Amino acid sequence: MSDDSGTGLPASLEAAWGRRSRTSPGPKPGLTLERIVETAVQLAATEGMAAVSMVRVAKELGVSTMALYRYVAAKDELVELMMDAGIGLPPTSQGNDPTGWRQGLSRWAWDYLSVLHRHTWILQVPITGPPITPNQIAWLERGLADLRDTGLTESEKLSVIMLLSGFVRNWAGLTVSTAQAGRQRATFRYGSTLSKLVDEQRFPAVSAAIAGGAIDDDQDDADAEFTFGLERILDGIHVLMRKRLT
Amino acid sequence: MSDDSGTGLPASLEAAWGRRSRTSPGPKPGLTLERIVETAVQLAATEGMAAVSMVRVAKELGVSTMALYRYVAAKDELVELMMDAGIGLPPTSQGNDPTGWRQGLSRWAWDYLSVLHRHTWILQVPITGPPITPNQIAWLERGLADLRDTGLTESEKLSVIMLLSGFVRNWAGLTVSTAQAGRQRATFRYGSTLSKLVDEQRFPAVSAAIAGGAIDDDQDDADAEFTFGLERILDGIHVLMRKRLT
DNA sequence: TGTGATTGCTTATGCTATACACAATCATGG
DNA sequence: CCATGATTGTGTATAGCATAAGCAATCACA
Repeated sequence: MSDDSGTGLPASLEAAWGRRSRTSPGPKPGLTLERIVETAVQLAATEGMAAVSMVRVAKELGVSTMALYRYVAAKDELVELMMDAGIGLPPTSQGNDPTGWRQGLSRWAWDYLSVLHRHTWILQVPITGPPITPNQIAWLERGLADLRDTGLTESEKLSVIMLLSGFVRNWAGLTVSTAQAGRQRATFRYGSTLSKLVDEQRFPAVSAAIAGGAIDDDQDDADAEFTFGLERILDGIHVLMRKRLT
Repeated sequence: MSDDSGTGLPASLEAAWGRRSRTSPGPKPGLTLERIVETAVQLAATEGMAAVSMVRVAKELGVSTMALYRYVAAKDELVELMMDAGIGLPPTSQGNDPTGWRQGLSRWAWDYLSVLHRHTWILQVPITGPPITPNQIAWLERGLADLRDTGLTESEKLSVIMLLSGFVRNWAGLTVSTAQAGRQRATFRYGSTLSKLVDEQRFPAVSAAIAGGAIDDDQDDADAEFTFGLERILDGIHVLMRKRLT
């Protein structure tokens, strides 16, 4: 379980990249990283991230807790692998290939959002670094590919994808956590709560927003709000590309 | 410690809004919420969020652990109050009042970034809901105020601020965690690590980005990257406003 | 004056991650 | 063919965590 194949990455992560195929002495492993991760993901999906403890995952596998540490150096690594599995490979544009970067990125964003909504537990995992696992890189690949013919610099392309992915994750996190908070305490309604706290004198702009119905309790127009942010970002990118072309 | 003044919020949060001034029997409280939060923030600042446990905070205050629970119903509430204290009031534009929404929002973003860089522990706290504490609302107020004369709907203004705050937080989180990861294992360099893992065949666009120097190991141009994302967003908002005006 | 609410404390419960030592396994070097 | 040493799974142990429950001291108000 030493971590050197030149990458400086933990062994479990290198395994995820398929770079560990050693034949070694000792008993045959009864588990596989894949099976462990799969079980943990299943658990997170059904009972939430809070239920994912090493003890619990091991119990689910019918194995002692410490057995897991033969495959993973720390829980953080397992979580990282869970993330990668949860995100999965980006869907390939099926048939009707989107033409143009804008359609491509828009599709990318909606696909990503869809994944986060399907696996909301992913949003409970704090981001601890730049994308480094295979599936995350695959998503990055698809996003960068959409920008292939745009004339942006490589650095700009990367920044664009980071900007977009940050937006999607952020927005998904906010809506999901708000929805969960609402379910938890039936009485909590953001808009009406805020209106009770906010003083017209001290917070005139926020008061105006409340009065204008901007802070709504129900979330029927959630998709519309997502679209709004997405279109703003795409517009901003469009402006840059026009500047670049002239 | 019952939670009803009509808002449905925990008592400690209502206290933060200054809505609890009861005179009650029983011994005078030896602590104050403020002092507890202050101590916890100090601890987070010097030793990181991981060091903030109820046991530790109590020890720091020279008090039994359970004493804290007379002021806070759960650790989550303390954390929420810590966040509010850490974010603080937004700096008031001093003297040279920014003219125009664009300058205003740009300033807002840089100010917010500055706060997050000063209190990086804030980035370790997952967002659990929409902004509800006084200082968070104050930041929202300042942002909305900058959009006062733009002709956007209230709902759009709010979306804009959410978009912007999400971007800043996201970007700060990524850079800080990357920097910390780099400090942790001296050998870890994102760019070179990625180049070892990424296969030209399978990930051509990512390979091109690496080859193009987009994924750089050092972070000298961090500010430039932040500016890039910020300008893209502001451009996008500008486009919307032009559409709205015509 | 005394009643009941409130504070802070002690103690206890059931979790968590993970360090360590050990027995069983098995590919490989002699 | 056999011994060596690496590797696996296990049981046990430690140090930490949030927080529930009960108890003694305090003090505003009826």
